[in-house]
Amino acid sequence: MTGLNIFIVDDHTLFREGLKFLLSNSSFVLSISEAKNGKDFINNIHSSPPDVVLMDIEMPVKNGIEATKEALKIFPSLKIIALSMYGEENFYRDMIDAGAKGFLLKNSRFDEVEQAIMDVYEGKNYFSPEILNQIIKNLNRNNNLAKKNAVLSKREQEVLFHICKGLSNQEIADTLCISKRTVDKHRENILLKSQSKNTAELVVYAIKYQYFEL
Amino acid sequence: MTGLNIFIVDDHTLFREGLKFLLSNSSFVLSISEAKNGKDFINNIHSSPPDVVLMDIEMPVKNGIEATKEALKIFPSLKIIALSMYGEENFYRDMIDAGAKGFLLKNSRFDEVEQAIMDVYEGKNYFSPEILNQIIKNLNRNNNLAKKNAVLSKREQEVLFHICKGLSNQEIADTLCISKRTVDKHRENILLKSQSKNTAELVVYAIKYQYFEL
DNA sequence: TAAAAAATGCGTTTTTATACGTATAATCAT
DNA sequence: ATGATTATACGTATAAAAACGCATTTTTTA
Repeated sequence: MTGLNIFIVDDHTLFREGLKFLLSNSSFVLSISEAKNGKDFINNIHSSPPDVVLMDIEMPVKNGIEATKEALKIFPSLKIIALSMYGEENFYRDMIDAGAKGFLLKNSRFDEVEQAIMDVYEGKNYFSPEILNQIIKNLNRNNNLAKKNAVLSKREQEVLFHICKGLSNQEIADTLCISKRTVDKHRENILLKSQSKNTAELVVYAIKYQYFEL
Repeated sequence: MTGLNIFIVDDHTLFREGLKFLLSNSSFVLSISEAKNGKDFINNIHSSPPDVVLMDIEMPVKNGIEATKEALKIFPSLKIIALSMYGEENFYRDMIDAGAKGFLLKNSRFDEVEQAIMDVYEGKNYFSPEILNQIIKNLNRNNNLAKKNAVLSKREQEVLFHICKGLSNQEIADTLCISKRTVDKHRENILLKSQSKNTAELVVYAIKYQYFEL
């Protein structure tokens, strides 16, 4: 845990300078490289990959999300921490998808940055409390919707479930031991109630309101 | 932040006793109530709701998830922290959906429990690191799948998106200014690639692999 | 630059879904 | 106990999707 090579990617020179100064006083930092956007960054890591990258999200030329994806194509085990402005919390999803191992807000305290670097270097994740709250909040959201739209009868829910499983009306009829025409009718009624105009919209509805889980 | 009324819901007497003893020495705890299952708990909160509840998940008669839902119907602002055994991490989703504000593992250190109680009492969330890792991992998982299945071309993704929006092939053709037959073909190819046998399965696939968001 | 992949288009046939209608038995709630 | 909802079932017709096959142009990539 000593002598880490850190890479800062951010389009604001002053921010880079400040962070560089702070990091240069950290015991575990050996060297600090910089780039002013994603493209610059990609062009500069081919020779030797850094241990941990601090990556801004919004940048000209190539943003943090794209840069993260590309960098990980070259070095799949690269440790990248997203560094975002207040208000960019909702990019956490994109950054996680892109492969970032951590997510910090720019108004974090410096010891958080140090903690994040150490955690991520050790293979752990680090997400600042604000981001975690955001994540928890988003996990919650779906559930609230579900209750408001619980207008389908048990049988309709059952039919809807089988529709989502990819069964045709005939197959559903066989499964439930009822006539295909009955299933036809159920399906028609479900379409009505869910205000969907076809199977596609219906399945989206079913998943959104948790009649079916992925 | 002094004089909190804590409620412990757990079917293991010894566990309750131990936790009760530890909490009784905490400066911010005023009183501690207990229940051995969810039903007992519900019956005992009507008179006066506790400030913070520590709720086991697996219990006889009525489990923690059901108990949490019911309790929050009565007292919507009740602060409930899930307390789970190692291996029950994946209930976090159900507990969050039920309305829990925090999630602790039973092998946490006691200061974590204290921290969780304080955070949750103040309206924040508290999730133990193990749970957070689990959450992050699950957020990530979809994406890993997505990459392995990223076999759809740009145009196919576009068509798939419009299918999920509920458009018919003719409507999609009009939207994209191409022939309906072309859309037919795209749809056919997408079905093949996604190994779906009809629209329903296709839409499930699209959402699962994030070609379409709810 | 040559080969591969993707996007475009059309024809035909079968299956499935959608949209109307009607009607009866069972179950549920006031 | 009665009225409302739900589950059941059938008829008919049109629209859409799915399953084949084939072919040309454009774009991407090796």
